[in-house]
Amino acid sequence: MTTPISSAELNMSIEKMEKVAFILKTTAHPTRIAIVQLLAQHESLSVNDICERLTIEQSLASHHLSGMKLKGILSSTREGKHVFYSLKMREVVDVIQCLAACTFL
Amino acid sequence: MTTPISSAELNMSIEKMEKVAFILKTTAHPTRIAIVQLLAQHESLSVNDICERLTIEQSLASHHLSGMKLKGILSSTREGKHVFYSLKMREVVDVIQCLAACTFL
DNA sequence: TGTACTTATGAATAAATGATCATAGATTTA
DNA sequence: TAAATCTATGATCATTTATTCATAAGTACA
Repeated sequence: MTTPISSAELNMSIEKMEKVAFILKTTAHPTRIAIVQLLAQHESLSVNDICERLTIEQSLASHHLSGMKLKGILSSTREGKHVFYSLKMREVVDVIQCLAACTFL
Repeated sequence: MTTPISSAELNMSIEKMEKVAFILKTTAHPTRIAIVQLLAQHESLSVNDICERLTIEQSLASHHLSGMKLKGILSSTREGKHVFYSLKMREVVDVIQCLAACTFL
């Protein structure tokens, strides 16, 4: 299942490593993974939706969501009282699925 | 390029999310990403090899390496004075490559 | 055994992160 | 405008993480 990697692909600049690390770090949290999973199957959800589905506090959800938005993983649009978040960087879904598929985890 | 995900695959237990987060967190560091990249193309390298290639201090390398070993990403064998580390969880290479392939990064 | 070389470990410190609380801001509707 | 609802923000505290330094531990070989 492990994709063969060409040596060309493996050359990565320091800058790129920092960017990759940045995205990994932004994703590396159970709640944030749950948020990504939700948004992978829902196109967009309000903050309240997410709070209820994950049974977490509004403030905590908002902190996670705005952080992920700031870092480019999510986007948001306001519709009246509600703010709807959606996935912007869909690649993080693949990253999560890749590890989730590991049988040994 | 983004793989379509079946809804079945998206159902993930809290426990699994924690495990995935754990691996992501363990990988989410420029130096550790560099180490994974090195070991993706070298089968195994001694601590000194890694220090020199990445121009980092021995102690720092050792901390990163033993941490990644403890968390199941690397393995190591001693041969005389040297300790050789190698990739155990090769999936992390795919994870890194997945993000590295993002043109917007 | 003593020395050189390689790696590991623990302490200490600084910095980043996560959770909670209180409250502010935005929007709708009565 | 006032009240209700939804979301964002800032402060604070506890925890975790990253780095450095000093030194211990393992190995080979003179």
